[in-house]
Amino acid sequence: MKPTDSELEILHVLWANGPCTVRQVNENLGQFREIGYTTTLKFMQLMHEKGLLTRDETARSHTYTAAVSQADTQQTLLDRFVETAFKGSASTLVMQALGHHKTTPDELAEIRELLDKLTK
Amino acid sequence: MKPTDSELEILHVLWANGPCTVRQVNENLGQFREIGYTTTLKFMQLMHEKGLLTRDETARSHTYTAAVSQADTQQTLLDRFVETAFKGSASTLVMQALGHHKTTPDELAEIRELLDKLTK
DNA sequence: TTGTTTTTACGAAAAACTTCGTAGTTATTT
DNA sequence: AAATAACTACGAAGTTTTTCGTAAAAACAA
Repeated sequence: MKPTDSELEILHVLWANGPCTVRQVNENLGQFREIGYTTTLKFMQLMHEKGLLTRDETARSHTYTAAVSQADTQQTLLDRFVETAFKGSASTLVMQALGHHKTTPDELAEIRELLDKLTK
Repeated sequence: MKPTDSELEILHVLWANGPCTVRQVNENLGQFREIGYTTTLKFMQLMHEKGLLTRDETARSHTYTAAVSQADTQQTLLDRFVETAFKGSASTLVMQALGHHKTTPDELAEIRELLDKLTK
């Protein structure tokens, strides 16, 4: 249950747009980089085998749906990332993320709220 | 400048312990998992070629040193990770990290301080 | 109905990453 | 001095991930 970078790209399309055909996903990805139709197809077939996607085969063009939630997947990836890149120190990661990425005042407020909840 | 997982393991050893021989690194890694001496050697040679490590060859056992700083490397990895896993939303990542990882009150305080600085 | 397009399935090549064996050299031990 | 151990260099095999070409089937158009 640890999608590769390419699989993640596809999951993002499905999370954002809901169920899609291979063509729809491929056209979406095509906006950002070169990628052949059969390449996308193959990925989605593999992801289906792995259980990352479900598919509806009633129509000739199959429709695929993400079988894993965005939050769960991101959590899994994050856990792994904190381990490998930050040796388990989530707070160091948070500090670096806040320090070097543009975050809107709204987002900062939201984070502070969570912080309050955690502190009490 | 984007170390793989294995390369990162080695960098962590060098960041924590300073310059090391292959044997020292190998023994360190060996505490956590099976890994052959020549495997570690090969990695460190490759990393040296890539410019990730420097080495001192005056002694027979060469001594290797990290050529990239921990902060810079983590920043690079983090940028990449925010992109691929969180579609660029650093605040979502921060929220998830704070929500699911144990963070000590001290660390929370430190984060709050940074938050204050960013807000004003 | 015949040819063109769309789609799936399959296989396999290409690329990136991981792992280790072997050979040769230098040091150490007996 | 001879055997043993430690170390580097090299090559290559094993894995995982990415990429696509080709063939066959289904839908569509002329």
